[in-house]
Amino acid sequence: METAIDAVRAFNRFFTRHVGAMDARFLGTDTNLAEARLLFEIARREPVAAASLQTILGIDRGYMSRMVARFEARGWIVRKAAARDDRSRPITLTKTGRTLAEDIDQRQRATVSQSVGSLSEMEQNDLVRSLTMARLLLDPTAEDGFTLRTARVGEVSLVASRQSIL
Amino acid sequence: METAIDAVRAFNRFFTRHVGAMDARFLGTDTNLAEARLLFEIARREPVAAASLQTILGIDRGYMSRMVARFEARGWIVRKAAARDDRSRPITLTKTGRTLAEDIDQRQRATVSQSVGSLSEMEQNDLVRSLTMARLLLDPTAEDGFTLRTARVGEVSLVASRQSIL
DNA sequence: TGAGAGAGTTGACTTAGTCAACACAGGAGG
DNA sequence: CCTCCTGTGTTGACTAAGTCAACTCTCTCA
Repeated sequence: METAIDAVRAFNRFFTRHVGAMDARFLGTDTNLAEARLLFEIARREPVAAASLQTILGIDRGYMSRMVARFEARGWIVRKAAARDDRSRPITLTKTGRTLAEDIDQRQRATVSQSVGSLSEMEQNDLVRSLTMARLLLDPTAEDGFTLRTARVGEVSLVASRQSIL
Repeated sequence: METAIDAVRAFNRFFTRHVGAMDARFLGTDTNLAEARLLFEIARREPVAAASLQTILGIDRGYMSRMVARFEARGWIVRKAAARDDRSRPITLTKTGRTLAEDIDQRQRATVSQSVGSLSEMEQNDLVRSLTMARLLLDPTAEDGFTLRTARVGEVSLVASRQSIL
């Protein structure tokens, strides 16, 4: 148990630096990590209400409102009331926004692929397994096609429960 | 390769939320996550120069100077010039500071143990293995008693290279 | 129909973080 | 002994990030 706590904490420290480095990569571009993440979530869920983005990203209402306004001003998104309900105006990407989102997506892939590219295929497999397993163990709400199944003594194996993306 | 990239990115997203949640736990206390981390690094390295804390934590000089001044004002640390060199005044904890550091450390342990405690011992072992392996694979500079050794086809095993903390 | 809930907006504010100019001590070379 | 250079820390001035509460609007439902 103590060991587990230490391992988690060592990892926390490492990963905080890791994320900081990722964020720094956005310096000089016209988005930062938070905005990229928001754009990403919009892209994968559009049309989507600001409120659900708030809960997904854990962002304050006021702050979200301003970010969304900024995105709108830059022409990345539009907001259209759903028929018959004017309380919320779900967000959708414009052509420009979609292009940008794809572009950022590409650049993120490239960045990650740099840190992963130096690993052998075998190591990459282990990395995927490790990260996915850790995530599922730590996040009780995770639900993305995998389950953990106890298969062998002393080991928990990772099993794709629907069609695998692994 | 694509799979690895996706897995890393999914993990990044998950972990960003995870860290955000950790940070929020400090609400209402008299420190935040950044300060706790700084205190932690001081505690494990004292006496330590501000400059090395800067590089360790990736924090700006000016900002570090202010944080340190704050710590000093709160009576958590003192700064004493090393004999014969007045360029830098290494930081050491006061009694109060040490007590606080230990207290925070305890609370962090408790928090982590909550998320880990619901796991079986087997799962905990897997978590430790997963996180440690992921960290070593992603961080080429990690050097904390483990090395990765390719042992079996399709798998990289984790080996303690000195006396194990595992 | 009117109370309430939920979505979003806005102003006022606090905290975090950045940047550049500066001061100051010590080391190295003339 | 001077002077230049380097590294360490400090400070002021700023920008960006994030928080909070008050308010508006629209719809729902008793």
